[in-house]
Amino acid sequence: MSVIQGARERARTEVTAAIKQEARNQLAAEGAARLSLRAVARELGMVSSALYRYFPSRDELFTALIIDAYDAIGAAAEEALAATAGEPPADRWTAVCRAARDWAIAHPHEYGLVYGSPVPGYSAPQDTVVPASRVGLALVAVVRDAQRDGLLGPPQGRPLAEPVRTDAAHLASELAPDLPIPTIAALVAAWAQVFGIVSFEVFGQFNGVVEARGPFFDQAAGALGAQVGLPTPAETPAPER
Amino acid sequence: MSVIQGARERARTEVTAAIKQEARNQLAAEGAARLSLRAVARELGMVSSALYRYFPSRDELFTALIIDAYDAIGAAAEEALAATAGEPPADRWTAVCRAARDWAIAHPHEYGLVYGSPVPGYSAPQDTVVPASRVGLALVAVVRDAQRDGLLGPPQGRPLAEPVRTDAAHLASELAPDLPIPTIAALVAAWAQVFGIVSFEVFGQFNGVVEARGPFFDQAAGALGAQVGLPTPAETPAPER
DNA sequence: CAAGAAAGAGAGCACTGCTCTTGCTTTCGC
DNA sequence: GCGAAAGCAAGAGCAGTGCTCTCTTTCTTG
Repeated sequence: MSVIQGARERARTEVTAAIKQEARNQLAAEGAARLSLRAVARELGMVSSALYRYFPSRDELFTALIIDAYDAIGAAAEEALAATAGEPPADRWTAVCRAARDWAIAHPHEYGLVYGSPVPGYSAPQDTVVPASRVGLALVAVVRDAQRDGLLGPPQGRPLAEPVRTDAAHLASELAPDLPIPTIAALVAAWAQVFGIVSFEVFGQFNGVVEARGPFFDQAAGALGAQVGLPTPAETPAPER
Repeated sequence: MSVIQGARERARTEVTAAIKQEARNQLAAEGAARLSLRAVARELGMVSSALYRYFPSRDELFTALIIDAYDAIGAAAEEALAATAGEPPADRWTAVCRAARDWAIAHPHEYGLVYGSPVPGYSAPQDTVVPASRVGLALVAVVRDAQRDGLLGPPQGRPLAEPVRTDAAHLASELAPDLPIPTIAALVAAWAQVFGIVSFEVFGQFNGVVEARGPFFDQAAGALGAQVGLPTPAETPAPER
């Protein structure tokens, strides 16, 4: 990837970015279903057919937006991870969860693009799997750091059923050989559960049910951290608060 | 609602049902985004404008499908609730969760309609709130029955933050005055978390991560039940009396 | 039985995603 | 430096969409 590039190539990346940005605007304003290539082109002062030089189809544009959204929410989580280095693991866990949730609240339609029902025919190609895992990996990092510092307890819950253990062992060997298998299983469950709460909040399922959504989320995220084995602040040997 | 009705009215309900059924077929085949009123009409041998006698707009058709989907998944949950009456609460909890999850796996696009990103502009009108709550109420019923039978323990987790307690108290007075406030809060969280796992499974987030999805789900659902305060089978006291 | 309501048919509008052809501009091999 | 090749934008056009309007047919009801 050369930093310097010809005028043509530079223009291309700029136009590509402009298209995506305008698409994001329309996404936020109208929702994914009403996002129109022609409207994007119109807003950019170009003709609709010209847009196909940059994205071969509407679904490809969506895919690009999906990857960007995964990267954005993943970056938010990683930022919280880095910003809390050295703090008690339970606090870090909550901070990472909270960062993902705050991003989702701020970008509901983009969030829906990635964690809602898959919109295009059935895309989600291979390009999305790495960005899609960033939030999960940030959560893993919190737990690994806790383990490294001797602050990780056993996860709550009953002993693992055999097939679950097999899956978790497979995962462990791939991304965290230093963590106990039951911890990995609990981590995956907690990962999905965090997004369950975020999705309910973003998609309106909590309307009329939960009003204090921030505190509710923090409470639930904290409980999930405890479930994974992170010591609650009270039992953390470190000072603080 | 009169049971007997004129031929015209009967035809109307039949055509309405046929339209929804064909729409569901297309939904399953092509996804919500590609569902076309004209294609539905074509398949039914009618002209597209005639369809507007039954649904004033595409979004209204969607709303009808959404309500039906909420009712279907709610009915599945309630059926599991009734079928397990008398069994240990933890088993009932898992059964209800599992029923909702199995329905979702069997009807992924309909599930996406209700628990994915809201598709139409921003509908989800008042008509949907009662059907939408059926699964949640089935979970509440499991816990209430456990409480009635003296089988409900305290929920796991830290003491409730004040705003969370306020919300939970409000909810309790509405739908389960006999349950402790912390239990209600844990219940709401567990409710959202169950759907987090279901959504991840249905929407493909577990691809390449979790393979044994049934056992994984049962394990996670069981853990959530324990979190709410349902005794795990081991600690269930023999049916007293 | 006749007046009224309800239902279907068809044409048409504005819009969509996408393709193809036509010119123009930038890049690159010689 | 120049001609060929590639990249780019524009315009017309196609098939399809949601939705409206008008007109005709069918059923319900006083």
